[in-house]
Amino acid sequence: MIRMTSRRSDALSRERIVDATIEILDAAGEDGLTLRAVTAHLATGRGAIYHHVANKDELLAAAADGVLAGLAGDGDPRESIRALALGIFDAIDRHPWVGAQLSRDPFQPAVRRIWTGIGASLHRLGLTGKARSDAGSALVNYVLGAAAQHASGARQAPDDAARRAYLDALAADWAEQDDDPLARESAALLREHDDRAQFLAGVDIFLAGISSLN
Amino acid sequence: MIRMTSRRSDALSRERIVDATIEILDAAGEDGLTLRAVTAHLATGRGAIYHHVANKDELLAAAADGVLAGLAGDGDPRESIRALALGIFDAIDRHPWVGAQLSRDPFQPAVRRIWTGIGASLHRLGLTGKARSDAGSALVNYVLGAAAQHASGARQAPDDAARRAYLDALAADWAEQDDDPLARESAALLREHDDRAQFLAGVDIFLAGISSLN
DNA sequence: GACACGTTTGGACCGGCGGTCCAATACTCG
DNA sequence: CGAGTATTGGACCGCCGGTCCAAACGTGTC
Repeated sequence: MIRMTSRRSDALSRERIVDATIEILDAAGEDGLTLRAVTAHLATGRGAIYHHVANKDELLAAAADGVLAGLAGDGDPRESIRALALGIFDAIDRHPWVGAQLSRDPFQPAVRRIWTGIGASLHRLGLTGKARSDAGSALVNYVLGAAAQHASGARQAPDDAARRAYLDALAADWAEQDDDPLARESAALLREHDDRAQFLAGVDIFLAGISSLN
Repeated sequence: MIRMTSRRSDALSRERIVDATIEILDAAGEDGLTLRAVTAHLATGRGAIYHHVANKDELLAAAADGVLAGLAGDGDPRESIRALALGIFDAIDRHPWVGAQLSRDPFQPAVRRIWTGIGASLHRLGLTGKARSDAGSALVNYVLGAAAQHASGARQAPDDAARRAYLDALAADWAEQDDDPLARESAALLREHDDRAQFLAGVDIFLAGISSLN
């Protein structure tokens, strides 16, 4: 007879371990996640968790999938793509470590979740064949790229000082191309932009490109 | 008097260290890069390199910037954007570790190089103000996202077996949406696609989106 | 009710990592 | 040629992920 139930009342479980992992990542960031911290948080020994999780990579992938679990979108396909993309962006804003994790492995559950959601919306848009896989690839890669950049930006420059210095330098690079005041203006805009709005503008550029190629 | 020359004939230099780093990364991948490996490759002790490089992160950033150093594009702006994007893609194909590195920190020199190049082309396309920074952000994020996914895909599934299994599963997800044979076809296409061509198709979707919004 | 047996636990242990430190070295300049 | 300094390289530190196994624990049996 196969026994599925635990043999202890205070049993560890994969779910409890993943929840603890998410808490630690949120509190201490990716560098703060150590298996020692996880086991300490669970008040157990380090050998115990290897009965439930293969290694640290699997733990990270499971945590990322947990954070993105609730995402979905119905109704108008364009709106549903926007909603999905914003859902990912906001989740990463709350849990910046997810941004880096999504770039780490294209074959992990969380990334597959994104592909599936975007693929379904594109299908409802009427795309098939190469057009659908090209459009899906473009959108998924844009979303994942923007997510990773936004997340690591937030991690690297939580204070605005370094961020402003960098954007000033970039603005100078751009302005150097010529002396057009308009060029300087667009460079200066980089300093003031709202990441979330800019992210959505990017989604709209891709949606417009998909429509015009169709 | 300020002494700029080295005091030894066989002097270590930042350039020699970065070159050794690139060689090790190409040969052994990101996990194979240890400061111990670098110093062994240079036949020196581990303390020596800290006079030339602050830490491992700086070494990685310098290595990535070295690989992307030669990129540029003149002439027709659209062609120059395609050439720049393909140049990045091909560089990452040769040096997969660059893909992950670019996602790690938006403020590193290599990423700024990409921003500058794309910004210049968009300027020649006649974009200014918000349109230019939105378009730049979208394109940079797409390129970096695709680069990271392509690179880690190559790293995770160098044999085709796991890759095909994953794409089959994704195809099943997509096909599940309905029983349309066309839907199945587009899912099946995922299995056979050429990453490089699909990457370029994404750039073209973006360029079409820019034109139609303009 | 007790006992035997498979499952789960947790802490000791391992090799290897990034980074620091400082005596010894190898050079340049006066 | 000697003084003084920039550079070197190996010992050392604390910490990491992962392995291992004796002890603790529940369950099912008799």
